[in-house]
Amino acid sequence: MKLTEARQQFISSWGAFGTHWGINRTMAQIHALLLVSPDPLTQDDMMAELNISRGNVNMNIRELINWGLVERVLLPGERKEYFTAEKDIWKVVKQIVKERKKRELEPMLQLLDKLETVEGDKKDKDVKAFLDTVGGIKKLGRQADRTLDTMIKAEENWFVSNLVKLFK
Amino acid sequence: MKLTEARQQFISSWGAFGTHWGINRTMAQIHALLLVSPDPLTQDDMMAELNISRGNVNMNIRELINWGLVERVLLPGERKEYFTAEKDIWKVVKQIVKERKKRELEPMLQLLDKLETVEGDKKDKDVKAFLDTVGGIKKLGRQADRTLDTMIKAEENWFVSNLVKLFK
DNA sequence: TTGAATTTTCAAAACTTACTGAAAATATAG
DNA sequence: CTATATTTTCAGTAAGTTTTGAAAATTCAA
Repeated sequence: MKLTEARQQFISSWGAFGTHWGINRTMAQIHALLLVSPDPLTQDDMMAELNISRGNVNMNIRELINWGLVERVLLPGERKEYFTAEKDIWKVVKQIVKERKKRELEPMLQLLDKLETVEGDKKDKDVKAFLDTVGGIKKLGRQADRTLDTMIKAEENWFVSNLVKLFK
Repeated sequence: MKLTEARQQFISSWGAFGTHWGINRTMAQIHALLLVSPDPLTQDDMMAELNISRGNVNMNIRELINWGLVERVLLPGERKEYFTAEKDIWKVVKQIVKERKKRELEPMLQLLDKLETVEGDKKDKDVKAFLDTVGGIKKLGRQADRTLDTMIKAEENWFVSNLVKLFK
């Protein structure tokens, strides 16, 4: 397989993969393109490579920057802006975990705390089922929250070597 | 807060939460409803509680069954079918992990293996960047695959007590 | 069998999300 | 400044996804 074809397949699969994780296809493709590009790219480069409009590139790049996955790079003597992605996959994963934890897990735990204060007789089976479900999710959610905090601070080597042993 | 309101909030947030994870809103809501329902429900119950059509309930229930999260229950002497969800959250999480691993992670690893066979001079910086990215993702992906296998086999207590200690 | 109850299917409609492209805003070089 | 290059915005449109609802299929009691 030629590089051009392999790159295309990678970009397109990464896009499809993203859609299973609540990430829009184009944003994932731009990220993939930057991951396999040794040098920073301009918006025009991305428009050309992915066949998408300027507005589309612009909005998705901004979103990738918000996620902390892409950076603006200013090349000396160049008028245009360039963009580059973090290449260390372990750092990328940690960054995504950090953001999703903040955006999704933490608000969910807050909601569950509130829902646990529901009024009603704990002998009533509907109340009981509700509290059991909410309580169960909360317990696992808190555990995940703490575990992810530790992971975010960890080094890849630590993860790969220690965790593997534990899980054996 | 009254139970009715708390249940509604739970169901609606669970639906919103699902959409961030590539799961359709209604499917997540049906799942949430079944989680907080002590007894099995019929399709008509769900239509009434969630204000959705029969076809919609039917298709999403089938999908939840495919995911292994919901079961058909036949009550003796009843013509209608009833449905119930697994209530143990740890089991639910393991089941979801198992399915997503099979549906997403494994095919992705296969693709990466194929992409690594790309032709070309490894001194070429484009080839190198491509191989580095693909190799890096593969390494972490394989690690995740093994770790998740172990998790799927684990008991919740094991997870909660042992893993916490490790991560301290 | 028959027919009433129930479930399943799927084309069309409704809804949601993503994308385009041109205009407005901003930045920079001369 | 002024002119030009570049980036940003966003209303309108396109594309994609979900939902409806009624017809077809299935199930089952009598």
